[in-house]
Amino acid sequence: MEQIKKLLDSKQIRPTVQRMKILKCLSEKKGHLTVDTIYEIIRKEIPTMSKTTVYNTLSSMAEVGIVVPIVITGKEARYELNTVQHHHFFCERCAKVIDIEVQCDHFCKGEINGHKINELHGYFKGVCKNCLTPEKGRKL
Amino acid sequence: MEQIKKLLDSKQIRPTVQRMKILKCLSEKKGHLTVDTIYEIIRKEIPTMSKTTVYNTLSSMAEVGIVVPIVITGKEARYELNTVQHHHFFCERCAKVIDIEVQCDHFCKGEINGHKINELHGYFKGVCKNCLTPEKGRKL
DNA sequence: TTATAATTTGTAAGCAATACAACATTGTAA
DNA sequence: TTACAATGTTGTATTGCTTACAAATTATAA
Ligand SMILES: [Mn+2]
Ligand SMILES: [Mn+2]
Ligand SMILES: [Zn+2]
Ligand SMILES: [Zn+2]
Repeated sequence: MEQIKKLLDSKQIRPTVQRMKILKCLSEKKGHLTVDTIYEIIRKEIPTMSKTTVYNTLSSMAEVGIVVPIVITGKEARYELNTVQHHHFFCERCAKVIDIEVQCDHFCKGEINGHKINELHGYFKGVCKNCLTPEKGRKL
Repeated sequence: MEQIKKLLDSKQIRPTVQRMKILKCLSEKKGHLTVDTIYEIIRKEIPTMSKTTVYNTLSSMAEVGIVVPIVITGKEARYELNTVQHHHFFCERCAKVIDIEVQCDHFCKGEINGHKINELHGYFKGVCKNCLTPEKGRKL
């Protein structure tokens, strides 16, 4: 919580209640949250919370690199705190997003075929371990 | 053109005029086309063409693996013919999508951390070679 | 040809995301 | 403290991509 405030200070973003809550969500729930999920969680504590604020906050946070948007399905964006580079696994059955630690050579380069790289995104689609197990799976 | 018909036959999809045109678009323009782009191109020849048909066709083609949807921006999907595995580079300045040949170890595996892999997607975001060159760039 | 199935079309509806202006809060300077 | 500007939040309207659905058209089979 104090961490979050420091994070915002470092980027010269005023730590408002709404912004803090949004980041707290991402840090506690360990990311990959949709805007609506964040909105619904916070609304329980702050009934006046506006979804627009969630959108605005995440946009500005993404611009300064505090959070990163994850676009996989094309339906809705997800967000997570910007930590170390990693890939994602999207389960086509339960729609869960799972972190995949993977060292990709192209990370460091910063350039490929003459094109300047700012971001790198990698993700797999398939069926997650949990959904593969007959006893435990069949969540959907 | 005859190639395309064979492709559809192999998947037992009837090669209608609309379906052929859509695939011809993707093969001639070398992919990465939005639904709307395809729709506008074909509409010049077939004024009655429906955008719904473009959506329906691309969806069913994607299901059988003839085309693959490319989701990068979260705004609109793009499509390309399913060829060899490759990554993409998205230029944040001119919005162009460029093929990147890259051999990723995780292709073949078919599995990672116990999760079954069906698809792999990788893309870079940044500024393309063309937009980097001052004389030639500044397209936007 | 006639019946039946598959495909296409046009419109309505869904829904994430953005635009925008009113309202509220905070910071700054008298 | 008060006044005022700057910043942040909220609610609603609007946009734009995508899907749902039923009518119309076309292809296939009898
Ligand atoms: Mn992650
Ligand atoms: Mn490509
Ligand atoms: Zn799963
Ligand atoms: Zn470019």
